Amino acid sequence: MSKPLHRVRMSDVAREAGVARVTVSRVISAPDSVAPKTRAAVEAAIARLGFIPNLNAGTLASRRSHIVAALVPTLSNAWFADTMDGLAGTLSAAGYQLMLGQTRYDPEEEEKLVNAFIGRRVDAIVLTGTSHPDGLRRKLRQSGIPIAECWDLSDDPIDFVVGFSNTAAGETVARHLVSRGCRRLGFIGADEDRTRKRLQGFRAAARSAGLDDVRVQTVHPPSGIDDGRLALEALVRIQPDIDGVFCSNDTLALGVLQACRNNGWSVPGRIAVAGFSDLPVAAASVPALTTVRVYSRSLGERIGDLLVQRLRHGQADAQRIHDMGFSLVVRESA
Amino acid sequence: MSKPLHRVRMSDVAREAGVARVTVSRVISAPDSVAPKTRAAVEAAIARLGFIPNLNAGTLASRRSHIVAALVPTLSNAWFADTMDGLAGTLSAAGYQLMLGQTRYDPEEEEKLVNAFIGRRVDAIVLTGTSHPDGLRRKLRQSGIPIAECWDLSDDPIDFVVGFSNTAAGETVARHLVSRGCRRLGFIGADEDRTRKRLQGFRAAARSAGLDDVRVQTVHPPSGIDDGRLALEALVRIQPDIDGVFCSNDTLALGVLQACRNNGWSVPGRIAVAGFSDLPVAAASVPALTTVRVYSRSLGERIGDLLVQRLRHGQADAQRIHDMGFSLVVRESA
DNA sequence: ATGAAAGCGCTAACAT
DNA sequence: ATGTTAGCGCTTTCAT
Repeated sequence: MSKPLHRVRMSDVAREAGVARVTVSRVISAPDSVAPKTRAAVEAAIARLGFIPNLNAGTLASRRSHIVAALVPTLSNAWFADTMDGLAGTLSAAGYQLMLGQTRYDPEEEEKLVNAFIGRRVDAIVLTGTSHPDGLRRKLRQSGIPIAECWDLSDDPIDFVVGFSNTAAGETVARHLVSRGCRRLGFIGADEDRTRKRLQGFRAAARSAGLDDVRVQTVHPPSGIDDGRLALEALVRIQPDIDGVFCSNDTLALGVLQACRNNGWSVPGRIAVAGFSDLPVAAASVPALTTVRVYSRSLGERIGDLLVQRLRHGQADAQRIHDMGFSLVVRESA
Repeated sequence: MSKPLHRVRMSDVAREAGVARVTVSRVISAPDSVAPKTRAAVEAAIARLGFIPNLNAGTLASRRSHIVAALVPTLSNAWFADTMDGLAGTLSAAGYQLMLGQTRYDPEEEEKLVNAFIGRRVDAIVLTGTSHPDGLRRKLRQSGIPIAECWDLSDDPIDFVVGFSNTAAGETVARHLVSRGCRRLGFIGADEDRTRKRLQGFRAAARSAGLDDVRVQTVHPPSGIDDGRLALEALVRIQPDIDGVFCSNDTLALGVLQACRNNGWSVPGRIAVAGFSDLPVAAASVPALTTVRVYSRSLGERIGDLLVQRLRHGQADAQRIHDMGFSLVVRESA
């Protein structure tokens, strides 16, 4: 206990226990391969000296870091945070650490982070979305490590994808609003890949139902309640008789509800409002929010399971596309 | 470009550029110390080969990992996620990576994670809260690396603390409720350190205002809207004439508002409700929620700044206690 | 079941 | 401004 913690090396433990360094190494990473008596002696020495193995040295020698890196646009959106929470839980249970990077919706930042992560020789990388610059896709493929993409689907994932169809979700919402009698639809969302796909589906379904084209109001990510409120006001200025709005996330939708309240508009009487992601508050808002439920936490857990399986058994699983689906949760607002 | 990315080593670049390995190393970590011509040649070689330096080897040799580890109870609470978001932003701008661990409010998990992080030789560790087992405190002090604690204050931080007084926040809320005419107070929160401190302050201020003791309803973390709703119902069963409730977080408070709505109780007429942390939804709820604003993101940013400063310049800053304060945001609900 | 030798890929310290 | 030498602390591989 005399040396500072991180100056105790494996050789110190070996000397203390009267064995060779490898034996200490084995006690730590494959205890069953060591005789019980030897093991006990080594474990005692480890405890006595307070030895904490230097995992960087281990990583260097073994080429396995036991780190999984994940890239999200931002943590301050509950939906990604939930996915990361699920992922971290699964990984940690399997002895892996999560390293996190925030891209702030910026592809350059994404590329920088990927380099940093490859530099650390992370064992796998988790990406948000399925649209990435070609160069990045190539680099990731070449890296040879498992790459998970999430929160969307793709015909041609870099490696494998766990998500749901944003386009189909948009269609579902449009059909629902139409079935509720809406004729003049609006859309509020950021100019960002997954949002664009939701809009694309929304717009397509609206068209095929014979409606006029959807009015779109773009906001800047990360989009919050205030953005939603302001966006609705802007939308109403352009198209005063709008009667249904799809918001690309629940937070925006809460802002829209607030704006409607301010205007004295009844929801869904005067205007129907739908959100996306089914945050817990969606059920508690007034009126309760109709929204698309996606399984944020399960997404993370599933990715974790798939990664751990692959990292442990090395098999390149056949299935590359994992569609976790979504569901429309119809409440009061639409 | 023929070898897989991570099998290009620094010596390959050195050979390609016709220099020694150190020179390549310098081009990467101290470009100004290399002649422009040499630098250009090396940079070209790096690009040509797609070299991505192995940071584990670097860490091993230099004993600096450029990783900061942070421990939070969970990411699926917006307040901690915001702190992490702020921290990650500041760190990343300074060339540091954030490694994240979730304790799920479990001290054993916390200890395990600290070991894992020390094993990686992270450059600093950020902890949530200021109550940690003695053994852990000692181990962290011994580690010699900067340790930040946050989301609370302490007279005797392990190293330094950036937060606010949970006790004072509780007092402030109690005094406010009393000034609004509440006489029979309730408290809803999890059995967890920071929450207990809020309760402690709340209870003390209620007593010194001459009120009966506070009715407490405990919930399990991570506490959500439903927990809040159920907790209010339980509280009302015990003390039907309760007229003011302080919830240890805004999410619980939203549940309480929901329960009041269900019961047909006017807020704040029949019962006043206050929350904690000032989530964006607090301003948008009906009625708008009176709550304690804490500067979650700033907390993270400040920690990042302090850490970077120390890691760069090595000075053990004099100030160990950084009180970022809080403020009572009075809206409609209380 | 245990050990000896040989790296893993980089940076520090000291030349020149 | 650039190079040489000697590790950093562990795991691998191959013996025994």
